[in-house]
This record gives sequence, structure tokens and C-alpha cells, in this order.
Amino acid sequence: MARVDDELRLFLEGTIQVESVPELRAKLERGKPLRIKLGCDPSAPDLHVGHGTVLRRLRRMQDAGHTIVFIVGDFTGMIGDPSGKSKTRPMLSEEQVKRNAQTYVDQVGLILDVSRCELRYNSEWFRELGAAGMLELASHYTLARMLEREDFASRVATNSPLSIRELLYPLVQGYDSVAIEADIEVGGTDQTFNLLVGRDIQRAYGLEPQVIMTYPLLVGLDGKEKMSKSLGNAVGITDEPNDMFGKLMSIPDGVPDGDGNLAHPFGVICHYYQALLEWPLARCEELERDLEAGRAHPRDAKASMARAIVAQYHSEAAAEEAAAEFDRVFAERQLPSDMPDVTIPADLVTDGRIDPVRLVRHCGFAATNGEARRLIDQGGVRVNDAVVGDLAAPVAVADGDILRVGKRRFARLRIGA
RNA sequence: GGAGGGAUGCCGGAGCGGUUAAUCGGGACGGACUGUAAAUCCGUUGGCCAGCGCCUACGGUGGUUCGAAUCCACCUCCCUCCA
Repeated sequence: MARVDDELRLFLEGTIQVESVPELRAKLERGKPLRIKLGCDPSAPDLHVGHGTVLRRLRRMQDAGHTIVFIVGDFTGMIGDPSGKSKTRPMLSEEQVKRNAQTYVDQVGLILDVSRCELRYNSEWFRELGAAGMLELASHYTLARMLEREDFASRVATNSPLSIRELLYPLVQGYDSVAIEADIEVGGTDQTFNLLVGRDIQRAYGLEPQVIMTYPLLVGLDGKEKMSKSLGNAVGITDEPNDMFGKLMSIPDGVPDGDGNLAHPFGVICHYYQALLEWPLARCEELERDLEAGRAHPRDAKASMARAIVAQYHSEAAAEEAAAEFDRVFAERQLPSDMPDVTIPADLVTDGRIDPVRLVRHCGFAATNGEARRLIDQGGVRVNDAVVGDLAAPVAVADGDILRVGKRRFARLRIGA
């Protein structure tokens, strides 16, 4: 049984909760490949590094011979959700769902071997199910049990809108587990309730309940909210090396509590080491002590973390280059080695000069003339390091000049024909 | 079905006939400081304009008024209580 023990250890690694370990062991002991379900919301196809960590763990399970089953929730995605606080759940057209699913699969493919995955769309079985089947599904759960989910309960308590459709959502997700006969379903801790519903629904349909495994949510770059693309605090797994590095450098050292005090002075850094680099807890704690004692500098700790993560998603070389670039641009305040070329149409230039407002707008650094004016007024616009002081006076530009807006936006100007 | 409350700029939330492009907070952006951290400080934050100024905005449509985000009518959506 040593092999089973090893496998069990592999499965349990990094989980927050497993329901239940004995069931998991029993499944593994049968020696058959397990079907591991991974749901995907087709309205938000972009994966961030927090998902990446879970995917990496799944990859190991896949390499151990198990099957990852992706479920694209196209059925639910096409219905949309007009109510609730999650307004970011628009109705999606069929092509949109397809395209998003493809994006998702492409991104997942960076880590998992997609050719060994099973990809399923849940419309496949929900179209069959029909209204009668839907009602039957609904009959397997009660409102009281549904309200065990905290966000549902709190919305009821605060008189926030809560559509019936939302209540049905966990059931739909649970039915997916029935349809694909999932052995295991994984998700973030925020999914715990939904995953548990899947167990109950499977039981109701006479199947062996799936084991659920939840993983910690990654804190976003702001150090407060969970990482999420829609909150704008995420590092995407497809982000370019420089971007990825820079974003990771911008995390706060610690998370302020309600009073603005730092409960865990270097909590976010350590959290990233643990979650993203899979450092063991003891090593993270040691790092935290070093940081607190001043033996380690938070900037350096972040830099090596950022490097390691860029290396994960790109390469050692890319990570090294990104780190060097970062120092060049932000520590030494030099120009980035690489910046977009922007071609200025010749008719915007008169006698080698151009209206600064137009220049800024043409380069895409301001959405309106007013915004461009403001940037100039505030001294945020430079051409070749010289501040553009007067928004009314045309500035001299030549081919190859560097336009800089704010601290981090650059463009190399090309004077077009 | 009945009664009442609400809808304001990216978000939250003031204003309740003129001096309101609309207090304030958050966010965002620019500047100082710096480790592209936090904290802090200064500034900006509807559009067009070099500027004078003009235009569009407070759920929608009409109306009252010299003048409306503010009053009236109808409509849409949301919430509460009753059935």
C-alpha cells in the first residue's frame, strides 16, 4: 500500500480541505484512474497565477495517470444572470462561449497536457435534461440547505436581490458531476459549498459521491481582495515577463488591518512564496522572521519571488531579463530596452513640431483631449526626458524620440510618411 | 393585487427650485518622497477649446417655472411591508 500512500500524499498536498480523506484513499486503492472535475466559468476565461498553482498540482495528478475533466459551463453562461451583485455575468452568445472556452483551454494547456484531458460542455446534458429533469433536479435540494451558503444567507439577510436562477446554480454545477461521474472535484475555498452540493446531488442520483478538495485563494496584488481579473489585481498566467515581474513587485509588504496597522507585516510576500512557489510553511516562517528582523529586505524578497514566478511561466532567461529590465527602468531610472513604436502621421507634424495634446492622444496615452491636457499640465509628459510644459506650444519631435507619460508609459516615435 | 421607499458622476453617498459640472469619501491618474511596497503630502478626475466660452449630464418621456438633480404626470427597474 506504499504506492497508495504516496499518491494520497500527492493529492493532499496544498489542500485546505478534503472531504473526505478516507473516501479518497478508498478511491485510490481501487487502482483505477480517477476522474477529476475542473469547472470553468466561460464568462471569465483569463486565468491568473493563483489558478496556475492549482493547475500545477492537477498536472501531477494527471501525470500519475488520472483524468482531468474540464467542464465549460456554456449552458449556464448563455442564460446569463440579470440579478445579484455579480453584474459581471452577462449573457454570452454561443460564439463568445466557444471563444472563451478556447482561450481557457489554451491557457490551461500551458500547464496541463490537454491532449489527455476530457473537455465537456454542460449544454450537452442540460439540453437533454429539459424542464422536467430540471424540476426533478431541483426537488433534491431544499431552500434551507441552500441558505447554508453564506453569501446567499447574507443577501437574504440584507435584502439584496437574489434570483432563483442563482439558487439553482449550485444544483446545475452539481449535476455536472453526475453527468461526468466525477470522482473528485477541485476548487478554491470559495467554492466549498458548491462542491459539497455536487456530492449530495450525486448521491441523490445513486452515484458514489465525489471527493472534494479545496485550495486556498490567492490574495490579489492589492493585498486585500482575492486575486481576480475583474478586480484588476491579478497576474495573468499569460502576462509578459516584464509585466509579470513588475506586477509582483508592486505587492504591498503587508496587509493592513482595519486600523491601518500591519497584522502580518510581511504576510503578502510570504503568502506568495507559499502559494505560488509551494514553499513549505517552515521556510516561509523563517523568511518572515528574517524580514521582521531586518536580515532580509522586502524588496529583495519580492524580487526573487517575482523572478521565480516568471521563470515558472516563461523561462530562467526571461526571468533574469525581466529582473534586469526592472532595475534598469525603476531603480536606475533608465529607459526600458523595449518599448512600442508609434508612428506619427506626417500631417500632424509641422516644421518638425507637433501639438502636444495630439501627440499624447495619438500614442494612446489619453482617452480624451482633456485628459491629455491634464497630463501635460501636471508635468507628466516628457519628450526625450524634457518635460513638456506648455500644452499650447507645439513640441519638436524627431524620428526615434522617446515620449514618456507618467512613470511607466513609453513610446518611441516614428515620423511617418 | 394593495401601501410606502428608492434610482445621482468609475464606485459609495450628499444635495431637495437659482450662486451646482454638482459637498464628501473611495478608486484612478499626475507630481514629491521611494524599494513601481506601505504611509504621507500636493494636484487632477464629463466633453470640445490656446483662452473667452460653448455643449452634454443627476433612471426614461413629457410638463410647471424666467430658471429643475431638486416640483408635477406617466413609464421602467429595485427595495420594504401587507395580501
